[in-house]
Amino acid sequence: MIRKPSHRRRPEARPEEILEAALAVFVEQGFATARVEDIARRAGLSKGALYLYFPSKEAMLNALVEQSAGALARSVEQHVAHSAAVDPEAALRGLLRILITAMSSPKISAAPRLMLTEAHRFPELAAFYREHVLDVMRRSVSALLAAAVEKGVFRKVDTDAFMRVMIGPGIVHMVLTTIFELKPEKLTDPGDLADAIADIVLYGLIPRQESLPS
Amino acid sequence: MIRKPSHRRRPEARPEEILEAALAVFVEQGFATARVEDIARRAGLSKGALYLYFPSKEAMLNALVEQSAGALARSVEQHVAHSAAVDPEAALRGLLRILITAMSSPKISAAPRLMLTEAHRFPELAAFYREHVLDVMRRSVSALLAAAVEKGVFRKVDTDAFMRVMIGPGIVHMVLTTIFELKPEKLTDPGDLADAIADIVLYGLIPRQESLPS
Amino acid sequence: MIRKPSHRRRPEARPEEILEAALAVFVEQGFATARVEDIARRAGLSKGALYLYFPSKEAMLNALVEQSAGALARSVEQHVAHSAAVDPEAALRGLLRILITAMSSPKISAAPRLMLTEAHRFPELAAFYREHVLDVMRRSVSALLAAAVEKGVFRKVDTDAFMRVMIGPGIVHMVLTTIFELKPEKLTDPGDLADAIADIVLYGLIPRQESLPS
Amino acid sequence: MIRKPSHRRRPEARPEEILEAALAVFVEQGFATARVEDIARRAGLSKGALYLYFPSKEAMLNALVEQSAGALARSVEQHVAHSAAVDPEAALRGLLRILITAMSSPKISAAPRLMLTEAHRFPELAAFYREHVLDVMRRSVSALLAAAVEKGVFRKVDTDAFMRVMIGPGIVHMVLTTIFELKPEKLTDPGDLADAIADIVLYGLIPRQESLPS
DNA sequence: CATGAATGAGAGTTCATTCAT
DNA sequence: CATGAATGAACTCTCATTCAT
Repeated sequence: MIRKPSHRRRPEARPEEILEAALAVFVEQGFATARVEDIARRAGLSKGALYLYFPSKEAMLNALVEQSAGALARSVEQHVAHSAAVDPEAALRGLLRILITAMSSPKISAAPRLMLTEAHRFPELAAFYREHVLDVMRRSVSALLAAAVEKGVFRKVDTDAFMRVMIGPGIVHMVLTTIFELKPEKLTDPGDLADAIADIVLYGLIPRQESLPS
Repeated sequence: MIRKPSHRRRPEARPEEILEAALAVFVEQGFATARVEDIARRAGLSKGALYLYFPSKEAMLNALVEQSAGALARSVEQHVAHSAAVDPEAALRGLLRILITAMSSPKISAAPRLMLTEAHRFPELAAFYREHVLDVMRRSVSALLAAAVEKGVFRKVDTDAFMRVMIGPGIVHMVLTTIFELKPEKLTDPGDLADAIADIVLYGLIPRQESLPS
Repeated sequence: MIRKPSHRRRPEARPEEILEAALAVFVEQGFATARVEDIARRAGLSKGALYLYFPSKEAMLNALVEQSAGALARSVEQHVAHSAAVDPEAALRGLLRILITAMSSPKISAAPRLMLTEAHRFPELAAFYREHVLDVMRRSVSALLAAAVEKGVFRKVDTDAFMRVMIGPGIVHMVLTTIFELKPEKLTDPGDLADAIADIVLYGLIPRQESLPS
Repeated sequence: MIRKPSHRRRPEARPEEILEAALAVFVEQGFATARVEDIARRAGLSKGALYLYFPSKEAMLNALVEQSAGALARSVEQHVAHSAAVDPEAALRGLLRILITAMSSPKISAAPRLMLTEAHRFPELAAFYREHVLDVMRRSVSALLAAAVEKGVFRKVDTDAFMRVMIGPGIVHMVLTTIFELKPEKLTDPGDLADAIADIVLYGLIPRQESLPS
């Protein structure tokens, strides 16, 4: 019946701050294990204050994903749209650079990582992510391939296989470096690593009988 | 939803039954969300009985990973050991088939999936997995590459990039199909998909000028 | 469900408005369940503003009861004082009319209803109510009976039994109609119902061997 | 992660014990204010153990009312069924004795008291109570009146008024004694009080001209 | 005077773990 | 070995109350 609170000022952009804190805590501990109080503390607020902005812990997760989803996908989409028709090879290199670089940044990869671990338990959220991120990605990658094939610059390969080859290295890179802390030996620069991957994908492992002119 | 298996098969193999049940429940619900009672029910035992075999929920997770980890890695290791020196190209194709096929099977991919979602919260377990699975895998993949390069069959590419290209498609395939239910359009057979991926990796996207296999 | 009365009538009569709102909310939800915010909204004020007028939620309850208590009791008191000596039978009829009518009005019966549900948890408030309402009522009813007996108009019956017979029907009427929504079948007019009750109380159920003159 | 419980035996009739405790606590504190832990302590159990028997606090309230409701109503029903046709006057006296006596017993009146305070917030529970208690009561009282009128022993009075006169004194008696601790002055024995009330109701306040029982 | 963001003490509920049987 | 009733710590969410503005 007796309370002795001590109050604080009130910045404007509280929701963003909270989501930022929530993302960090969710990624670190997993949604189920994360305590609302941890998020609050990290956001510099009291537990109860969070509920002025979000009706539940799950709502934070939803808002979080809805907010951060798409940023990466959109950048991929734009990149492909701008470069695929011009120079497919450069487009592919650029795409791999974008992906590997993003996956190398703990901050940017946080949301995808979260989806990786939580999607299964939140089917609606997974559906949202699939629609706004994966499908966008898939379309862009397909478009890149189609454009390149059209121009005769790439061989006509299977789209699903192609997507797995394009997306896979980034995911694995993230898993290895972020979760298992298995860093690359030489190519610690994401750009270099992306280039090395692009080199494999573009030219294959089998040596070419280079232009034997004479 | 309710199981009452009053039949008790193999009373000696209890631990395995329990771990099997635990794996299923953990993968389905995540470690934090999974209830010990669910595992017990699924194993046809009472809650308390589990504690006769494992001292804690976390111990089940450990036992689980320690048990299932390595099976896939060992099979990869053997495959590479047997075939890399003989025919690197076939070895690579086989490796991709093994991985994609494994990732296509919910049962086999269960343990890796579990690590994907839980590794971050259990550093010791992650270390174990890294040592017994990832490192084994990495060594095998490196060995394959080295052998092939040695023979002049593959170009000399960066090992880390190569590993990401080899492992990545399988992981992505698992994520897309299991978590997001995004199935491939045409190549629904894991073997075919693996071949299509191998084709890209081996020969690259850039068409070769010479008469070469598709 | 949402009120935004930016019009501020009678800024001086705030306390009354608040108490009115509080009474409504308390009666509807019960004291414990009622939220201060609901009262504020209903009073067209912010939550914090209430605390400019009342130091606590409980203080509102106290003020409320102290304010509304006695109105009914005083009217009963006056009625009896004016009519008991003149015409006890009419006085009793009038008393029942007052009570049944009051209990039929949700607004007037609100305070008594509130006491009915909350008295037990607020002993001091209950004491206040007993003193200012119940005792007044009891004295009036006793006085009516005494006057009537004195005049030889009523039989000399037990005071406590008499009070229970006089007050009881009103309470039951309120409980049945307000809480359980069990309305009377025929006598839906409070006055008529009061008369029917008075008829029973005055003349009893056993038929009289009517005026056997000659 | 660490627990050090200390366990107990397990009597058979736990649910009943819990409901008994819950009734006591609910009546004392009101449903909203009552703490589950208080119920648990009173039942000699831990908080969590209650949830082995009831899925929620509200479920306890429901079970409680469904269990205790009807006992009194059924006894009233039986009494009337057995005696109304034989001797309506005695039946009415008996009915009042049953009601006043029940209302005088804190244990028996607990459930009705609870409904009095909580019915408004739990409409479904109120409906259940109305159907299983109030309607039964109403039918019995009506039947008594009808039988007596039929035999020419009672005057034909309004049913609703009659019910309010019959039930009212008991309720008021309970409210006055239990909640406000206003005890009767002389007739402290419930039976005597009931008789005095019956006397008023049967013979009325207006003296009879003939030689009649006091 | 008034606002409403903020606090923080709980309350209901869950569940890993234990132990009497 | 097995059971499942019981424990109690921990968690999410609520809300009376306060105070900077």
